[in-house]
Amino acid sequence: MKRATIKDVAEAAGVGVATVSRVLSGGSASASTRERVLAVAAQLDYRPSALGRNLRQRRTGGMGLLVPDLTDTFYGQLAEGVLACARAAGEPVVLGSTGDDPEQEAELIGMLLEQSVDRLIAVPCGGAHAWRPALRAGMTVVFADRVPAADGEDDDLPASLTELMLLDGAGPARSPARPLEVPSVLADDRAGVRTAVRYLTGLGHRRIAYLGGPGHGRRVDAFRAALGGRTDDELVVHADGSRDSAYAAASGLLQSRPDLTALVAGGNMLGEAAVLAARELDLRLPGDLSLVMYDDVPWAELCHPPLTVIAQPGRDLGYRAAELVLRSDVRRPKSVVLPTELIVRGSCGPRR
Amino acid sequence: MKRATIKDVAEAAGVGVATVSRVLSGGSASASTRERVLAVAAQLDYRPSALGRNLRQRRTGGMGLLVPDLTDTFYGQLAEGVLACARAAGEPVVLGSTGDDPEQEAELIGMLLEQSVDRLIAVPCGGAHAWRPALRAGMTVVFADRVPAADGEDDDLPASLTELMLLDGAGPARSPARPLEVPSVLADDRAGVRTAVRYLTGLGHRRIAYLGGPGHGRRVDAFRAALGGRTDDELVVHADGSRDSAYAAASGLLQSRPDLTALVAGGNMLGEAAVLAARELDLRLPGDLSLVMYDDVPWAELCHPPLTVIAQPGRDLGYRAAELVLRSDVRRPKSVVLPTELIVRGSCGPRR
DNA sequence: CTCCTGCGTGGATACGTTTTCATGCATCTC
DNA sequence: GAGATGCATGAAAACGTATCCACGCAGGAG
Repeated sequence: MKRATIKDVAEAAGVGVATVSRVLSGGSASASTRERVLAVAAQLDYRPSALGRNLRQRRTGGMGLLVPDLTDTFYGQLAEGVLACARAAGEPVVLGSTGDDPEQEAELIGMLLEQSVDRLIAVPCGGAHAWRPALRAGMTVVFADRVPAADGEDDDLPASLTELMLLDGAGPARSPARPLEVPSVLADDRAGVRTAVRYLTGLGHRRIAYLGGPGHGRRVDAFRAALGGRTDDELVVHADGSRDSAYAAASGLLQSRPDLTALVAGGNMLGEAAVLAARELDLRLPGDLSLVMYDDVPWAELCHPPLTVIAQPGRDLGYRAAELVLRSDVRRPKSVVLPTELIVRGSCGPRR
Repeated sequence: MKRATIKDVAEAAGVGVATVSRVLSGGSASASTRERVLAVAAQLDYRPSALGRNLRQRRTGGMGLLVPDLTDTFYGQLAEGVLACARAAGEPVVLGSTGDDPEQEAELIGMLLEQSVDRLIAVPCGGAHAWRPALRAGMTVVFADRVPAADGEDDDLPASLTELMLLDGAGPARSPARPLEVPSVLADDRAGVRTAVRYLTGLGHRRIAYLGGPGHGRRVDAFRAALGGRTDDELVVHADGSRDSAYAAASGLLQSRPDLTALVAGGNMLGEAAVLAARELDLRLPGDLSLVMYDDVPWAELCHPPLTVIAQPGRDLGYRAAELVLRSDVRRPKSVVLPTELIVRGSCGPRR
């Protein structure tokens, strides 16, 4: 059973293909013609092939979505937000999971380019230069949750993403006085971390550590700032995005620094690792260690003790990013920052 | 900056487009020509456009993936499995989230058809007839985790999916003696719930309830069978896939049947709802109520008490489904059943 | 030497759509 | 009534690729 093509409809309705196309895309046509074409199309169960359209317009509809790990509930929420918006717009979304590995990220970007996907929502893990091919190809990219790190390490590539967009931007006469903003949808990390740290210092804690993951540059900066610069470097430690690495980092930190009394985990997988490691070392929450975790995942309440968290609106982040990438106005990319909220439960107590 | 086309490569290499196509798709070509074409292609940074190829072959590469809810960790794992396999094959996957709503499912199927996606992995929620359009269009469908319910309710539509495939199958001379098998990748529900129920009855429990979700027909059957038919109907209750509904169902069950001493939750969201509801009603685990939950999600260990679970290999389910849909042999669709494992932790105790 | 076979190659075509352009007809203006 | 204006319409081109087919050339068999 072959699908009906626009040609079939045109013949059956006794009109030209152009007319059918116009009727279906909302162009001008006489009432009688429109009616007839629509009737025939419905009767033949005609659905325009996205393939033909895409080839003609030299672009795939819909959008790409790159997340680090769907096993992480937060990214699940973010993805659901993106999907909700895409569904409302009737657009497909092609998904990739990077595993927080820049190499896989680059590979997936290449695959999306091959598919002529020209809109992309990404939680980046690679540095700014990884995004060069995408931007050069004219892809509309919106970053969610994070922004690529500026990497000027190896050569004379443009270091920051802003420079990069200036370089590749479409407008030939770009005013350098008003540099392009990188379109992104982020949670307010500065406020979130500051609130958490103030809450902990308010409880009397002085030795507070940050357990971070890939792309946590902004959060670490906020953490240091909130601590007023009185931070040991050993008090901020990084994992690479996998569960194992998170556990190793958490366990290592707690063992090497028995003097610390509070910990903020920069993600729910890191928080999970932290309570596991603490339990393994016989550290009680909140008696021996106070914990604030990023992300208000459902199980935070079920944990023992219930976890005090910094809630990020994961779903909203995704939804807004999708909105942005769809209504993308290349002229003035817009960034949005969404608020976070400290939800106090039972995992923090006064310094013992 | 325009992308190089196959024509550019052909001209630059001084050959015809057909030759370029052959070289790149592994056809026959002389060594010298192949080398030259490859060199030119690399130098021009040529990437074949999936658009052109897809239109020509009248199909989109890659596969669709339909899951109920990415916020549910189990489906996150399943999706990661699919993505892993797809990535290995270099194929894109377009994702949809149905919210366990047959209407949305139908809409998403329509969208995939429009995109000419001809391979689909789905956790179905609608009945068998919902899959008719997809199969008629020649889509290769592999069901994961569940199989559509046979719905012969309204009219003379084929009731079971097997009949349906017989009807639409490609082979005109199909032997009715050997009916088609519906390709699917499932966990061994029968063994899983039998093991759980035996474990609970072994602890002395007699009043055991099942808290189910959409598509849990097979699990409920297994539950009833394991109980030897001595089941009240009120002891199996269904939610609709949302968190709220899961909580309502759990709370309602626990309140209306104070006599029950054990509960098996058919999914991690249902389990989450169950411990929440139990806590709300001041029922202690495992003192007042024993709980076995489907899905060994990471937080099961962090819960208080740590949850005894039926572990399903979510990631493997997804990976195998993707393998199946890629190597699809329409002649003999194959189904695979993966084992489950009962992981005993602290949420079950002897009948008080 | 001739015929046949086989292989490497390039021209041409088709895939299904959108869009441009020219045409024809009807209406409006002076 | 003649020219100008507008609108509905269809033919045709283009998008980038894979594949069919025909062609030419080399080498082997007779």
